[in-house]
Amino acid sequence: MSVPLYQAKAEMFRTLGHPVRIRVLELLQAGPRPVRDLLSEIDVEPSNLSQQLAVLRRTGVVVSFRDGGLVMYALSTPDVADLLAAGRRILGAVLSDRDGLLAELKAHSAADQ
Amino acid sequence: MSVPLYQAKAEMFRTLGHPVRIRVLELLQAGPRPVRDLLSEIDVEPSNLSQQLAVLRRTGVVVSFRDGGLVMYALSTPDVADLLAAGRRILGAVLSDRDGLLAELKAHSAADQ
DNA sequence: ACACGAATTGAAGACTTCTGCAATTCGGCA
DNA sequence: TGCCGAATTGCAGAAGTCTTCAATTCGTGT
Repeated sequence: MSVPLYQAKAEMFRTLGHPVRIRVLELLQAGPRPVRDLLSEIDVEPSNLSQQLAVLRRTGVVVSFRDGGLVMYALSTPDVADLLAAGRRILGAVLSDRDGLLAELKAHSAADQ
Repeated sequence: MSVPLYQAKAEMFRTLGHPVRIRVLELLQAGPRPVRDLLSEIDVEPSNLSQQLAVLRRTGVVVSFRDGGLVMYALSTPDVADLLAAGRRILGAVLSDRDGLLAELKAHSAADQ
């Protein structure tokens, strides 16, 4: 297995390694959404959100298109949901006897899908 | 869902966002291995590998223990394998009509499990 | 053509991560 | 006890990421 392939994999995971970007992906699991909506739910500067969306676009995990006066974003593949779900499971396993984040993870896991 | 939980999720993914760390996790999927072995397979300075192992330990995705004269590392939960598999699938989907990395991904996917 | 809101881009400073070197710790064994 | 290899730690410079500001693009509607 070549070094470039490992770098591609690493880049893929690094793309998810930011709270705003995780949040965007979770919101997009429910279907395409305009930037407008993401902005109203995420509490971040518009320019910052745009930067994070650009990171997600560059790696190819989301795509964007225009619909009327709004720009829409969508997951490029539903496989992203599996990745997020696997991340949740590991977080649960890892936190299971550590700090108070676990209770919260459990309490919200259904709503956060 | 609280901000700290998003940060924990992001941290989890960021932990995987490095070629050496990805490589270590893939090697550990086959079972516990001593640092010695990892070093012989990864081509990185010993101190650098130690730093990356420390990152993985801090997040809790791997654990370490001593066995005779060697330090062993192992996955803390088999769920990590799911995460890597999901990453591979997304990479395949994302690269499917881009550059030459796709062919390589396919050619090696069985051996790289 | 013009003005407006929506979204993106560019750039700078603060901050974090990465890498390699030298020094250190730690256990096992003569 | 003293030595040896295995692994880790501390550190400093280089490289990369994050955030915010101001400026810009782009389409829509008048």
